[in-house]
Amino acid sequence: MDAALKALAEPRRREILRIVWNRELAASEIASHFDVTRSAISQHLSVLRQADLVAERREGTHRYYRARTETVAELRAFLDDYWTSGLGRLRVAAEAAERKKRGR
Amino acid sequence: MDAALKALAEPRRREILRIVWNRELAASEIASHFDVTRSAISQHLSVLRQADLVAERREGTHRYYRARTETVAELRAFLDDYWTSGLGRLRVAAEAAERKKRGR
DNA sequence: CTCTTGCGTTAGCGACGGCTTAAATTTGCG
DNA sequence: CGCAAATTTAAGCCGTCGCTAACGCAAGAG
Repeated sequence: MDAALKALAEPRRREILRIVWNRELAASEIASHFDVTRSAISQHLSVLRQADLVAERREGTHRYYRARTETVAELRAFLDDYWTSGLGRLRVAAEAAERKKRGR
Repeated sequence: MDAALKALAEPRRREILRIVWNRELAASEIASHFDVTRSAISQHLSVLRQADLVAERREGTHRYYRARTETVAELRAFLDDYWTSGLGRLRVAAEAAERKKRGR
């Protein structure tokens, strides 16, 4: 989840994700949408893949990418529950107490 | 929205936001939850404020902060609609055509 | 008005991130 | 095998980021 948020913090990666949201495209096809090098796009794809935001399918020399919409759904759930959850609040309180206990 | 995502990409800022999610706290009280300098927390608060993720209320020498839950709600809506919206897809296609047209 | 308290702000440092260029890797083809 | 195509990986540049230390500033206390 940490990786997904960090990945989406970059505008270009969001754009890439949107491009492959409902269709599968090869790396070079994705790169053709931008004015940066294919290498740069490849690195962005690597980040997106490590965050499970895209899936990669290899076919010959091509590598096709598509968005993993489930991960974005999980992120949505995270935004829904993370702060509002009672467990989360309890954990925060516990950590604060712990920190106070061991001096500061 | 860009600023909000970027702000939330930092774990410590998420923690801060969670701490002031349902209660209003002064800057120093927030800082006491962490092992970093108050200056660092102040800077984080500044980022959160510029992203409209927290609201600031001044009272004497104190500055109280609380989370602006509506902004997180907006972010949720963004995650819901941004990629799946037909308008978004059309825009992407238009941009691609435009780029192809003016060479590259 | 001075002193203290509570925070913000600035300068500077080390780490990280995105980009480019160049080299490496993988796959297909003759 | 030898070569070309698609893409990743490596090295290096430069801007940004989070942090600390030091200073600056507003507001109450005396």
